[in-house]
Amino acid sequence: MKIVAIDGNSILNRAFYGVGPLNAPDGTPTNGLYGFISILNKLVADEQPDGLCVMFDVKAPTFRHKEYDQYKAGRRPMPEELAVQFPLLREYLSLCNIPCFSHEGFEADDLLGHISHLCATNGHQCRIVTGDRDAFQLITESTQVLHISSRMGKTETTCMDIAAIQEKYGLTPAQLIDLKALMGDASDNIPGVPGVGEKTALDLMHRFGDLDTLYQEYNTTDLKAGVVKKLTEGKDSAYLSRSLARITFDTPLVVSFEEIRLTSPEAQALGAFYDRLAFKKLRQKLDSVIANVANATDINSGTLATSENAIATKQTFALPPVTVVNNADDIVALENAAAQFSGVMSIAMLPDGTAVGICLGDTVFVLQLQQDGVEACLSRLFSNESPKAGHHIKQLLRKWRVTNITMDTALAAYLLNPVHGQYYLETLAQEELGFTLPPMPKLESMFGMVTEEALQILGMQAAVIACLSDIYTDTLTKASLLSVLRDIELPLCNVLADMENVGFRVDTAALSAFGGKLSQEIASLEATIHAFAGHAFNIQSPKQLGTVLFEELGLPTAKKTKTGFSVNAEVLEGLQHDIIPPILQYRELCKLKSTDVDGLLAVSGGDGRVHTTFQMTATATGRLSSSEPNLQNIPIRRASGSELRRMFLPTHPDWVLVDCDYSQIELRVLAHIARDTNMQSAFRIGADIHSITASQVFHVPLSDVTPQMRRNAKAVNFGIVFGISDFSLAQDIGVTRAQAKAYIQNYLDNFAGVRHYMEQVVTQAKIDGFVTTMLGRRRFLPELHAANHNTRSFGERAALNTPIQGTAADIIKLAMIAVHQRLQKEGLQARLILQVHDELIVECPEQESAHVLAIVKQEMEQVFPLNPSLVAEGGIGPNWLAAK
DNA sequence: CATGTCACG
DNA sequence: ACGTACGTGACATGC
Repeated sequence: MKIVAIDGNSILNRAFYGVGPLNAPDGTPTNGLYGFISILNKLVADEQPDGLCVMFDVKAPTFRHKEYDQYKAGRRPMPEELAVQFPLLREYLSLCNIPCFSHEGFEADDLLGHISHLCATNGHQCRIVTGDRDAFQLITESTQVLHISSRMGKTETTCMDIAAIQEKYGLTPAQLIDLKALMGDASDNIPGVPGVGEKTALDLMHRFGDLDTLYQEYNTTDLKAGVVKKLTEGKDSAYLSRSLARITFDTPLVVSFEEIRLTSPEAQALGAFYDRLAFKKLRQKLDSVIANVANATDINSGTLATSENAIATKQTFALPPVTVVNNADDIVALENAAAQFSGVMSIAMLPDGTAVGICLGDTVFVLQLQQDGVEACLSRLFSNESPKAGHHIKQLLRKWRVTNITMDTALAAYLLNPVHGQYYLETLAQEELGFTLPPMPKLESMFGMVTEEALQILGMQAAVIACLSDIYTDTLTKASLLSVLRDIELPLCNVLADMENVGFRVDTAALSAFGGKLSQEIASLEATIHAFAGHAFNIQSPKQLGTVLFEELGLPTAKKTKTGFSVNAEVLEGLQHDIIPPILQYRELCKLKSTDVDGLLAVSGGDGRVHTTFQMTATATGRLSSSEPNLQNIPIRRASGSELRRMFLPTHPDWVLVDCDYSQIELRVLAHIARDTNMQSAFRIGADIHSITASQVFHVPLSDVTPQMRRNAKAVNFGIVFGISDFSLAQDIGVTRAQAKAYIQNYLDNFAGVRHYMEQVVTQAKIDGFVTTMLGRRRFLPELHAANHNTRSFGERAALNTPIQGTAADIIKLAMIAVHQRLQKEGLQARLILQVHDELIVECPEQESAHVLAIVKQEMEQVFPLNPSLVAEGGIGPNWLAAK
């Protein structure tokens, strides 16, 4: 048998801090319970255990408190919001027929130890599920710990076995007890040996193996005097700590394997429970399970699958009938159905665009383009009055004009949680509908033929989109995100589809020539570097380069990475040797050659143009990203790189590029959001903002601001937007940490509104669990409740930065929509071809250019009123470099 | 497939 | 005691 035993307190605790706010209709917090259920369902699906039980702590003091009255002293009391979820969890587990155990005088850990021991003596496999590392000591050949952690808001499960412990600590599981006896545990208030931390404790354990040997031998070795003293004074504490840290197997608990055997939940009562707590998704899933149980009994002659989740993944979706359009009559039938249909027309398309699935309520049609009459039919349908939904609808828009789009399920899922990164229809169907959508077979394996299977799946996709469309309209409305979808993202799809289709012309001949020149320079630099080293080696390999620099040439090492010494540009610049400058240049040129020159040539089609793809669901803040090729990171800062920009050209010889970028949009947004009157008036003066900042924080007249002062002020301005730390600022501008701290203090004294904003936004984010931009886009920040200091700090910086970066992203998206519309309305040939976060690039005939620049500038500045107002500046030129 | 490095805003 | 700014994508190396 395989038994899974869960540490109920630990997992509910993890779930509570890992899941954003969630409440039952009566206000009872339910986030922890919801997270617990998610973890449990995943666990059952992944592990497929035969038996399952949950262990809880009891409030009463344990044998450890009797031994040491300070045990777990100083712990913050459990928040009320969490405490009320324990009875709910027990109720849930009871409805699922999952037994719970607890025993006065013992902790959940001890009960877990007990069951793992019981499993071992009966020849069963045991999996302990906990978020607590203390349980690692229980690991044996037959017991593994599934460690649940949350990183960046995602729960991760790591299976720890003997080998994993060896790798992580270099110790056996049993040795972890003595390790803790030495280093203690702040969270349990186990003292350990005062003054001995993790490093020293690990070192001692590696040398002596266990506590007893250590105390027998430590006086006779060459340990540092300080450590010996600490060990002597801390001996009693160490032994006390060991007995506190050791999990006992010896609890008077009686468990039979029969009673923990996994069975079906009490479906009816569980459904009512979900309704009471408004767990809609779980309720839907349960309903489909119940529907399926009837089928399952037929097939399996009464043998039911065990958990909710296990059954749910086996059920079949109630799919509307799919008609694969074969002839003119089918097309007529489709057009008639569409004419009578008043709901949302849901559209799915194969990646190569050769077939389309259309869901009209309870019927689905699938059409292949090669068939007569289909193109014309689709063209009519897509441009009719009906509201329409799709998934990544921009792909459809690259091929078709589509009117009245009201939903894109990928964009909806992204807006609801923009940190996921991947929004596959299959995943959404599983999560939202409990429906397993079969994956679309790869097109290349289909030899250009569309198989019947692919067509059926395409029809299913359209049906899934229809169902998700309803759900998301509702969910987005509740999260106040529907307007972000309808007013920003959906209109932007049209703009981006046009931009991608137009592409950007590149001078491929000049690019090739440039590549050749680079190759020559690279070869010459390579020879120089190898001569300095005395032998040939791969300069691109950080490992080999490290060996040459730090071992063979004996240069001083500065920073380490996980795998060796860091050899990045920053480190290299700090080294004094003639080999260094050529290495830096070699790197720069290689990067340029492989990523940009070769990369661009590789993706430029026969038309001498590159067609980037804008990713609308890639960033946590609402920005776009660009890929294949990424045109948002084409070099500009160095001379060698900006050469490249000369090779980006307008489509026709008598056309030009118009380039317009926002001036300091993020700082302006900050000044606005923070309502910092001082910063607002600084912008109103209209002079250079960094100089004004310098003048104010260094208390000198504007005319006396030195370039150095301006540079530092600029760094602080940037730092503020990112969520500054004195350490990083110090490193950035090369002053001491104390000085950096003083700069920041001074800055925030001067810009009181900014200080207030920084405090307020983090506080509010901790309450809400998310931050929003001015236009309502949101980002959840579960990191804010992380126990880990670094993770939490990251959350705080993201809470500061996201409203600023995200608002700027919203604004330029609105500007793109406005510019696109205006250019069309005025009947100009000008067209948008690129966006680089705060910059728009348009190409147009030379005669139009002055007017076009004026239009673009005006639309960018006036699309969103801000105090201080937005300012955009632009240029016109025969290539990208000249236009900027 | 993870890691290091480096390009951009 | 820790580790250090926000947000991306592409490439080369090496397991």
